[in-house]
Amino acid sequence: MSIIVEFFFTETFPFDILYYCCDMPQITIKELAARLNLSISTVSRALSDSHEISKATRDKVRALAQELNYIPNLYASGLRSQKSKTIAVIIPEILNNFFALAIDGIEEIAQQNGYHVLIYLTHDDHIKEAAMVQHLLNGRVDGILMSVAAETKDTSHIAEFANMQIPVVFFDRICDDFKTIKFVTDDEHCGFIATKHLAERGCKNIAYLSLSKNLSIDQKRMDGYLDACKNLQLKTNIIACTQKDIENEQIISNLLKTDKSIDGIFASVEKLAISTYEVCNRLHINIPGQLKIISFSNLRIASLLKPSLTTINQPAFEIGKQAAVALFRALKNNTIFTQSEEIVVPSTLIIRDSTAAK
Amino acid sequence: MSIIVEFFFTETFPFDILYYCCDMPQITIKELAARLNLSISTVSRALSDSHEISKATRDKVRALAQELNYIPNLYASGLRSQKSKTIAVIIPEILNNFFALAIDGIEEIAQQNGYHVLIYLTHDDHIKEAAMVQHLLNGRVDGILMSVAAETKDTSHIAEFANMQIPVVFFDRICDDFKTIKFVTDDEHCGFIATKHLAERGCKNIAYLSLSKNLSIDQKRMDGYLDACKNLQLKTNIIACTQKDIENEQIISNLLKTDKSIDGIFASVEKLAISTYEVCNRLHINIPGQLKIISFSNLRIASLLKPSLTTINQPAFEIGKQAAVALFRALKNNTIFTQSEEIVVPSTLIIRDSTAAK
DNA sequence: TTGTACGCGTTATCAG
DNA sequence: CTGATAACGCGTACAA
Repeated sequence: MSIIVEFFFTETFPFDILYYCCDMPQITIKELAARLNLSISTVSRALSDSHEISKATRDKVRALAQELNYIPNLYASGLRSQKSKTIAVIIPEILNNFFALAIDGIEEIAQQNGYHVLIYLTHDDHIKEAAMVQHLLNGRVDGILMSVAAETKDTSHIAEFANMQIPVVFFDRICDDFKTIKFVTDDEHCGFIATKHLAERGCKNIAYLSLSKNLSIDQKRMDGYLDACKNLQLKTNIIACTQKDIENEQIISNLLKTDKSIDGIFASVEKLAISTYEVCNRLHINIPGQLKIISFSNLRIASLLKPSLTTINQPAFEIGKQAAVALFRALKNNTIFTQSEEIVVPSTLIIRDSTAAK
Repeated sequence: MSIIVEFFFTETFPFDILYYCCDMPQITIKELAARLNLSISTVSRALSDSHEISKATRDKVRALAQELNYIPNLYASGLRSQKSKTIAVIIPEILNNFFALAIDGIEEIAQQNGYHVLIYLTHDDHIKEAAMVQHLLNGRVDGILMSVAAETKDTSHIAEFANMQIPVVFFDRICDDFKTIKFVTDDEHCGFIATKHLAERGCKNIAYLSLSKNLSIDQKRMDGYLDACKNLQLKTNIIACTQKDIENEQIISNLLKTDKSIDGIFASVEKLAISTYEVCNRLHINIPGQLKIISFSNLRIASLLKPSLTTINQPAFEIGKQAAVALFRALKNNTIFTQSEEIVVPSTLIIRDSTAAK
């Protein structure tokens, strides 16, 4: 179906290709210098706003650059200055409102700073993550924003960034071993609040759906859950889920079929709440009548679900934005972070029908 | 709150910073050559699998490269070979399941090909889009995947890519003027089907919620709608919406309050369906009793809404993937696309409760 | 099969 | 204030 014209291997060149072939020469600093009868270095300095250039030549150069649509070659300047005007964002997945929102925030700040954004999706695979990190160790990027993969336990690959003087900022799924600035929400506190909320609405047997024991956020949310259960003298029930929706539905289905006394579900991440909804639909379990559900989530349409879902709403856009701001501050000062520091941006409990009292 | 250690401005250097300062030298081809008593070019050739190198030295070089964790400097090779191993994805927004899915597909293919992915979000702003495109005209990327902004009417900025010999693939929101390969779904046909479905479920007065007249997909979906209305002898009612949710809710609210005879809504994009749900909740309009709704959408949880939403489900992941595959084929062959070609990946109608017959 | 030498477009260090 | 010149790391025509 698709038509690809192969320049080098076809015999006949269509007419319009000939047009494209005589493409305009890239406008370089050299070209500008030639046209203005100036030296290359003068032009370079004029464009980089050097103080040691007369206003007259400066304006002349900039005018021509503008006119000819000069764009500096990032590879040349990157090679020379060891700066790439590019940052990398490494995240587990993009089909997740939290990360989509975070990227939105990050991209906005990057644009303001004239930076480019590279995206890498680990799909929670430690091997992939390590490989991606490897490829960024060579001056490819000036800085990194990262949310570690659920699988990642050994974080030695990340430590290399410090050696390479590349600043790293973690957000959401952080890595305790690596000393840097980290942006998170108040996971433990919210874990506590969520559990307490379920209890207040009458739940006696609350199950916590966990995504991965390696995950910083999961651990903290779980700690909050455990703490609340202890306080309220409720029994605890931690269910280990996986990365696969189908498996999770099986796990949740088994759980609810086996233990009929479970009257509350605390989903550590959005997709587990959704799987729970699916299972309840299938098993004809009434929410919130028989089972109440609460979840960490950034679902825009939580209020439109049947029933509307009570959520702990994370400030994802804000976290992305702030993490990016911190990174650019470091880049501007030519520094890396050498101290662990957690910035906590609080989440909000939004009570809806999935936890309504009977 | 945040602690940034500034290398150049602080008086005291913590001990661990000193450690970081004496950072290891970047491992370059030169370094490998020195250690192996070989010339730089030999090493270069060995690493690029040249035929004119003995297996012995080839293996020796690769072994050391592996051991020292050599990673080629992309800026140097990019400068030299005018190839960047990087593609750009330009899309209107990321808070949209269609684009998130598409990126997922694109990233997968890019990874398989050893390419990096730059993300640019236009937020449907023509000025921003043109600026981004400008910055990509200088060999920054080897190829481009693009979904044009709703605002974009004048597409001259895009034409420059052809001059620069950079292959471009459009997906979803395409640009008719520019000759290249384009991946879309069967928008017009689905527009027809969706309208017909509403009519079959008893709707007599169907309003079409349009996002932008400039948008290729919107035009086609609308054409399908108009065609179906004509066929079925229904009156037409096209409502121009905007990029802002709040404004859209106002528009829809006014519409439903003013014209009580409207019994069907065809939302051209997901977010307009969601706004309609919000408005119906507020105005206590029963779906599907008083109003039936259908929408183009990639919402994973359409089935969990109250009521579940009838959708035209686009193969977003597949479109992203195929578009990327086509781009890499062009890159591999060192070609650009010079013919317009539309590849249609069909969507699926999924009937749910929001269009149930009374 | 291997080595030498040059250049990609910039920036930075010298002189003038 | 401006100009020549050397690097940055790599690829490749040419020579050996």
